[in-house]
Amino acid sequence: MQYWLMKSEADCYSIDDLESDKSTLWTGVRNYQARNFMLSMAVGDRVLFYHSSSGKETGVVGEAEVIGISIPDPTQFDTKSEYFDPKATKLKPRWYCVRASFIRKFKRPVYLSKLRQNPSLVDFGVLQKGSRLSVMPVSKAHFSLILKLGSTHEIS
DNA sequence: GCCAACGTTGGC
DNA sequence: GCCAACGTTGGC
Repeated sequence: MQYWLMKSEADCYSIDDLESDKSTLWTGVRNYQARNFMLSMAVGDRVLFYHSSSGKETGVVGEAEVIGISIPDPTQFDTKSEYFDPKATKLKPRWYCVRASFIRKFKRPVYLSKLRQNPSLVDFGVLQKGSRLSVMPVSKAHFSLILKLGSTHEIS
């Protein structure tokens, strides 16, 4: 089993949206490296759900699970979508998406500031300078630690 | 809204 | 294949 982190802007698609939807196609990834990571996902892989660019809520907010491997991202063919890609064709799709299902929303989000405070997370991908990847692998140790941080009631 | 740190595009 | 210009991400 592999572990991942996937980012979404809370205004765009939040952990609450995923909870009410139960599962979602993770569309809109338009970065080759992120796409390649999605292509290597398998059913059962675990995902940290990260809210980016959302002010005080920036951080890991919950956990999801991959329940469907990559398929061509339908939004690349949709001329009305903001993710439409004129260079993509049905025969040669450029972008792919997995299906992820809701597992849990953290009692308390693990904010960026909190992540940075933890010495064990110095090499955590999200904390690397200039990291803009919206999909990235996470080590099992980091994944477990963040789940633990997310299930405490401690005030940070 | 600013801006650093990227990634992508396209002319050559 | 180089690289300048441009676009995007995302923390602040």
